[in-house]
Amino acid sequence: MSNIQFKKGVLELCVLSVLFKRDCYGYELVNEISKNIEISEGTIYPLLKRLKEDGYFTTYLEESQEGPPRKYYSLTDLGVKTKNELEKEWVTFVEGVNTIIRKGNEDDKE
Amino acid sequence: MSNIQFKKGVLELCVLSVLFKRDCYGYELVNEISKNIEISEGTIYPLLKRLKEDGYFTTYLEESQEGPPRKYYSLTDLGVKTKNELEKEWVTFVEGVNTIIRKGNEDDKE
DNA sequence: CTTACTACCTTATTTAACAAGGTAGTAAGT
DNA sequence: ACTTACTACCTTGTTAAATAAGGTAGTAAG
Repeated sequence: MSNIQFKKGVLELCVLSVLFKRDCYGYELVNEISKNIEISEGTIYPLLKRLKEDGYFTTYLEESQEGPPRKYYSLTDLGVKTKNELEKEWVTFVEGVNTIIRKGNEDDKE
Repeated sequence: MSNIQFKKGVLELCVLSVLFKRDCYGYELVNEISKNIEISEGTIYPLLKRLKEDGYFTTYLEESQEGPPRKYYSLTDLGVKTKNELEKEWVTFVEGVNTIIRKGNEDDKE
């Protein structure tokens, strides 16, 4: 039950993790996350919309001297809680996959 | 480019990894992989079909005393090569995600 | 007044994973 | 002989994440 979506839902955790450190605007999130894994704007904006609808963060606008106003995202308590849960599930999932990869299952009895 | 499919394509790596250790039949693969991550038959059989079409393994039938004949899957050279590549990409991907989670990106001057 | 960059967003497509079904073999109970 | 249970195979239709490819609009420099 836990991680049906997990194999594809890792970006959700990434977004929540970056926002846990500091508020960011969408375009900034794309650039931050892109440093470590590949994503595109077309992926992030729909995701942000979805996560906001789910109540994981609030938003506010701020002027910019370099372009149009920026829409900042700020985690709610629910967002923080969800981030922590997802993080645990991620660790469990990675361990599961790594176990399969490493030992290819040599019958741990049970 | 490398791992567009990766977030969802981890099962492919899992199947190849188990088969790297020994030949298995489909139902057996479901049970083996299920020990560590959640999957269902409805996921595995179409995946096996796809991977066979891609030339990652050959198949052969064997009688069973406990039920209908078993269809065993056996990795080809291409399958082994692909398994190794996917494994490397998986490690890179996990490191990328973990970096995002842990430091939330505190400007490593790239 | 065009190019380049920042920054927002949407629509349509692809496809992995899944639920829910079906078929058929063996084996044991009634 | 008939049903149940388990093994073992498979397919169809649905869901939803990620993506590509577009569009809008602000700033700023040539």
